[in-house]
Amino acid sequence: MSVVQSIKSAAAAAIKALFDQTIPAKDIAINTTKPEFEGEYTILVFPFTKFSRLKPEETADRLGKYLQEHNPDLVAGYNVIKGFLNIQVNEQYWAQYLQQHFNNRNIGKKPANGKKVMVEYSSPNTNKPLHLGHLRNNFLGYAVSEILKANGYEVIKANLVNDRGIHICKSMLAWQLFAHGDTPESTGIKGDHLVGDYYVKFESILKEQTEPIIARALEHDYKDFEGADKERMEKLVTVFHKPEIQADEEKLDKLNDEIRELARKQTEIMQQAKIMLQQWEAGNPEVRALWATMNGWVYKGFNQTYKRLGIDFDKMYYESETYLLGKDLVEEGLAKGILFKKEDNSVWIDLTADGLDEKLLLRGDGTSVYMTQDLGTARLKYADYQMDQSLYVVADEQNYHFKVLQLILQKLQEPCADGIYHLSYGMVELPSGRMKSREGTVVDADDLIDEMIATAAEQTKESGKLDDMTEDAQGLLYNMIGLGGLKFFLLRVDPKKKMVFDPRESISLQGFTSAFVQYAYARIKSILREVAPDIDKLEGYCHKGSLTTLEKALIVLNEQYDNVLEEAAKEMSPSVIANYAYQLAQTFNSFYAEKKDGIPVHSVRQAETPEKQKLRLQIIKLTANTIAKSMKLLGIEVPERM
RNA sequence: GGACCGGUAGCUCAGUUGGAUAGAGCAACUGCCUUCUAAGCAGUAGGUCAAUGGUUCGAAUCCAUUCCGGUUCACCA
Repeated sequence: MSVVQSIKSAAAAAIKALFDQTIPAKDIAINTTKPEFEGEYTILVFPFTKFSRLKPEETADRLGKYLQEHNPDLVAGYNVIKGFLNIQVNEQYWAQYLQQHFNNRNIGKKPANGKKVMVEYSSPNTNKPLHLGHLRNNFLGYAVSEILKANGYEVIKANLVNDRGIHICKSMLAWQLFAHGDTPESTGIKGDHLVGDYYVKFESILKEQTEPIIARALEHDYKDFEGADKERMEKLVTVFHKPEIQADEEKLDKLNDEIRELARKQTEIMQQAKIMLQQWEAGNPEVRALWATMNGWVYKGFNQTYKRLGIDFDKMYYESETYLLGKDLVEEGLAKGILFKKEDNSVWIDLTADGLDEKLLLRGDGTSVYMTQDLGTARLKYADYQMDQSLYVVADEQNYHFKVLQLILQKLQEPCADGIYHLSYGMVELPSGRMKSREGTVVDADDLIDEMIATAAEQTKESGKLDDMTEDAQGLLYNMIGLGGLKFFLLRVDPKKKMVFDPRESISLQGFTSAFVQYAYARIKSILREVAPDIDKLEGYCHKGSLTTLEKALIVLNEQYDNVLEEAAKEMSPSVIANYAYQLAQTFNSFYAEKKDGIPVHSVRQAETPEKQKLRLQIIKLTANTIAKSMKLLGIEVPERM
């Protein structure tokens, strides 16, 4: 039981005895004590004054006295300031905690709880390499998985690869037209980047072909259009030429987008891409062969990147194998009368009663849409694993989609419905605003990783501390620091919030960074190497006597790891862990550096007494363990030296 | 227009089951390397917690209204 829990239940018992009131221990409000006051934890007594019929100070005083008398092992003293009862935990309590846990490798690890969770994350498209946005997704998915595992869940990490569709055909077509048979091997370009280059090529041709069509249409020449598209374009152009629209910038932008979208559809290259998609769907052997080849290049590239990132999956799903699923569900829904058909044979669900819109599930021609696929995939996943919860790590622009997805599954009474949880995270923006591929501001993941590692290498060399290290060891260290920096930077922010990625700040190794935490760890390891403690002797040691403020502060923080781990799982937020690890490292650094009259207060090597040395060895060993554990949850390694 | 999310120091972020004088990092300024790693430590300065009203012994936190920003409401994925 944690200290906080112990204090709460002791307080609940005290309240029962003193005021004859029954309060559940968990409802007692307790905070960490502000540093300027004596004590470690503070009970808020305001809520008790209702039934104590005493002033807050008086209530706190009685409660404090009772706790001290009846729980001397836990509460050694107290002080009261207004309605705040500051509890001074018995130092023996801390000493015992330290003795029991300082060498415990499984600290914080919860026993299996029998619950199974799938975490779907990464889920890339195969027409482009990974970028900064994917990195936040990947790190989040991985870290949340690790956090859930540490909390006793069985976790299945899943990746649903979007390997088919019009976007892949675009890359394929452009490759066919312009590559002259180039391959990753022949060009030396990483496969995912090569395929991405041809996607970009397609888009530039598309733009070239779109411009004249738009120009003609705006001059009322509609020869590029037919049927419904022609009618629509005529309407759009008429509106476009209205003076009041010309004056309204926002409406004009929107209109321009619509006109462009419609014009793009008419281009020759787009028509070719569509034909290719139809051929793919019909199973045309040549198209399928090219598709398989190019996706193969991409997977090789992705796997390289995943490996560098230290990210893995237990189960791969491919959209080419799942995109036809969901139609069965639609049929069943129709039979049950939950879905309905319109005149054109398209299938819909009416969600207006839930405050949402009508949602299309099958087109008039019987082909499925994104939502239909996701319905089918949700069922497939559940058939595969029967998990209690199914997390989707997907950006918050799809909040509406997942709300609808869950609602539809619930209406269809699918057993997987209630376990669905959209782990929605905010977009990563640059100081200049959103990343836009059209403006070429997308930050490539591989480039970014290279840059981070290069910066780590440069700064390490500058310090000159590790010149005696082998080159291999140095390389590993640069990776640890560079990648750690990237991961920490993206994970330290609450996932729900959008965040700004400032490249300059991200490569920094000072302040609230992984390097800071790693450095604290390396410092501890350095001491442990030098003092070389006899663990057996330490195991048997339980410190008697007083603790300094920072000795105590470190033990108190370490003891909170359990709660922090639970909190991180409850909130599905690795940032809780990142903040904690930083705070722990910061406290250690203060502990390490504090001097009085020019002499270190907490020297381990030259401790005042052998007892103090043992105590401090226990403290720093515990701290190193906790730091390593915390960082591991974030997918970050810690170095022996740096 | 409807729905959802956000607005905390110059910048990036912590802080919400309502609690003490709102905290870090970066940037700026001042100190600290004969003694376990200065990628560090100690300190100074920087705030009408978007605004107004309400609930409360107590509000950055809860409620209402307003302002500002974002996302979404596709027979795209």
